Amino acid sequence: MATTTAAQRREQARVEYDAFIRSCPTNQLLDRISDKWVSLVVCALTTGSMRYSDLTRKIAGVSPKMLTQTLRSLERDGIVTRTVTPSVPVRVDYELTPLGTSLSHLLAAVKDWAELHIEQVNNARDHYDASPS
Amino acid sequence: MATTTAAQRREQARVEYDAFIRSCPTNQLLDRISDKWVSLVVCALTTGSMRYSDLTRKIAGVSPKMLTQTLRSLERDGIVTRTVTPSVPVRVDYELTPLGTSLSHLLAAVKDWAELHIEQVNNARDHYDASPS
DNA sequence: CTGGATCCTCCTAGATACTG
DNA sequence: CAGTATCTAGGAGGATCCAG
Repeated sequence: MATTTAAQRREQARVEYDAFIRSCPTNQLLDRISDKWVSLVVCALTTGSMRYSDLTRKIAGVSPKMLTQTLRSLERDGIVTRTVTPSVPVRVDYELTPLGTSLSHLLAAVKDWAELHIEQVNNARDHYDASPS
Repeated sequence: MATTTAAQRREQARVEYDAFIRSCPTNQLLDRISDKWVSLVVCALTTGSMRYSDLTRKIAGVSPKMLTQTLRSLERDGIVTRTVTPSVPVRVDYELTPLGTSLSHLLAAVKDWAELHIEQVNNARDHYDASPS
């Protein structure tokens, strides 16, 4: 016994690291905003509250399932509020919370960086792709 | 003919929207930094250049494949430089470029926001989970 | 109108094993 | 030491149907 293989040791490290990463707020946040639809939803809501169907139209191409799923997780995290008006037919409005607004500011910062540096990245990419082998 | 189904129209919208999203710098950047390993690699390199094996150890749990893949894409984007020293055995160092350093600052901003607001998110989450259905 | 539930497919992370 | 090649399993996301 006591012969821990490399694979076993690596597995162990992986498990520990997984735990570390999950407990890391930064990675939690990164996971959240990196979601394909989250940034679009938050962006769409910065201009004010919107109905479900409005979002469907504004974020063309999203499936009902993903939109609902995204909104639910954002609601759970306190980023958006969900308001149901029991009329006929039902009307549901979504709106950013203060926390959500704060997040939108962070996203704006990300956006600024992106627009400021995207050219450099594209240049680097072209150069890399053009370089011999 | 001319009977475009809802699915077809949606598919069309999806394709157009995909093109739009891909051309959006913000989403390109978001895709990049949201990669599970990118933030960790960039973070690891902020303290200075590191060898491939150093990174393997520092970012315990990453497979050679993913590390290489991550480093290649970062190199392509001009975020890191790859320096090969043809000694025996070979030695390869990775280092952040100025652009990479700039990116690390953005990541730091994300980190700050995360640490500042993670508690609110967790509270909201607990509250949401505890609320009756 | 606003979703929930189900099925199904594709993509990719990761394990494993091999090479210069 | 620093990767590359190959394979596979799991999960994310879409289509579809159904319900309050």
